[in-house]
Amino acid sequence: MVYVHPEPRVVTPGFYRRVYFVVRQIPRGRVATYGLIGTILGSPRVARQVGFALAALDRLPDEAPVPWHRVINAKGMVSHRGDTGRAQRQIETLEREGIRFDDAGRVDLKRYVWDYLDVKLPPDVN
DNA sequence: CCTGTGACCGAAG
DNA sequence: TCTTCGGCCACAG
Repeated sequence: MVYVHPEPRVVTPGFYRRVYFVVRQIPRGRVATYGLIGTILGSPRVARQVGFALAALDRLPDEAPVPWHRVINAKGMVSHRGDTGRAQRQIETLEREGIRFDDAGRVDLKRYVWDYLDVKLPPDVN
């Protein structure tokens, strides 16, 4: 028996913009996971797409600043994307914002995850 | 129009 | 705790 996901597609054109719209609202001292951003946008299974959207920021220099460093993976770790130097800078930036990492380089998500109580959804999402 | 390129997540074994 | 696997597709050139 196969479970069929009930929700319609949410990763439609303009998805990257919607990701940035939400990520811009993550406050200093808090983090979000890729999956959480997807959940806020209507689907808990588009974490990978969220990662792609943030990676694309390198290619989109005209995009207003997005605090992408506040988005980490579900293990509570910075995704290094093969670039440990960048990851180290991301960790240092987060520490400057008050996030603490343990010896394994992990964040206590229970303590630091954004609760998104006052999140504003992008105009074209309900 | 077609293609290559990407920061992930959670269930199951 | 580890690995495997299916889910997910916009965007620039």
